Amino acid sequence: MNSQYAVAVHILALIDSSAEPVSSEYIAGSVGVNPVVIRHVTGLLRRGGLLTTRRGIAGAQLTRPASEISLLEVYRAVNAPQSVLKLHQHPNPACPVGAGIQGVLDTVFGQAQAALEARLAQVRLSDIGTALDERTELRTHAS
Amino acid sequence: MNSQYAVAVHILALIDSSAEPVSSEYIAGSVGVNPVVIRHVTGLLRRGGLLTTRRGIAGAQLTRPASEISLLEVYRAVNAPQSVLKLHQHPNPACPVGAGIQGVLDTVFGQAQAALEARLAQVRLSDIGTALDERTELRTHAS
DNA sequence: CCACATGTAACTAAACTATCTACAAGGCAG
DNA sequence: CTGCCTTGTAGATAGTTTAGTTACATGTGG
Repeated sequence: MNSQYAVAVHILALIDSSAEPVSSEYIAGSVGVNPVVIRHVTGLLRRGGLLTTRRGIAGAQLTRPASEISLLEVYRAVNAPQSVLKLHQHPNPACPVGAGIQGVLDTVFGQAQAALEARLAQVRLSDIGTALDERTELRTHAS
Repeated sequence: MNSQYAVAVHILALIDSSAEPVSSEYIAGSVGVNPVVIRHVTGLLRRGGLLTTRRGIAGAQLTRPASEISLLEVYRAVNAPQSVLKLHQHPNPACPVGAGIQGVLDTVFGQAQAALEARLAQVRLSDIGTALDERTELRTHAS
């Protein structure tokens, strides 16, 4: 269950929506995981150039406005360049199908992966913020 | 590493390309996994209406020509309706972001999943067979 | 009856995630 | 400078998932 991506978007949305600096401890409370997991994912996002942090100082900061960060960038920062569709490991090279299936599937899976990533590229972090605001509105009026 | 989908496509390609009936044992040899795994995946494909098998008789058969089977159908038969992108489990409902993030991510992940599936829908099992033939050609001429 | 094939269940082993503890490195207020 | 807070990481551990394996019921055909 690779939920690191969901956690990463949650973290970024939280930083974006909060005026106050947010510590990894606070973020952990909102995400519902251990602070160490937060710090690990923030590390990936930092290496991906999406946020900056400083040792000893609470509060990560986005390197760009939320409207200039796409969910694809977040995806790439968190997930190594691995595909969501996995190949099997030991096809038999002595069989015509086994010998070629890896290459064929690699092509097809690559196309599917590209389609997924293209869709993620169309969503910006600011869109997440907008959607969250709308949901908060609805909930407030409903109750 | 959920490679069941790759295994499923391999199985179907093998059945499609073989004139002789293929046993689960033989398929296992080509795929490189245990025969029980083959029989398990074959069971999923059977429930998905893609092939028929009979107890005691070797050789599964496609229910339709390979040109009428899309890789999306294979995907749906093997993977429960679950998304490749996973949500995190315990966001804090007391936090505005935590309360709404699941719904927002569910929408976005659903769109990405739909894009991926739409791409898979464009590929037919017969395309896999064609691609395999081309690769076999190349390899034969090369060596 | 018997050899062989599929259909499943159950147990085991391996791999992956997340948790937790621990500690180094750095900032800040006193 | 000292104490307390923060982030950055490195292990060790537990829970979950996936594949491997054994075992056996079910069914076919000679």
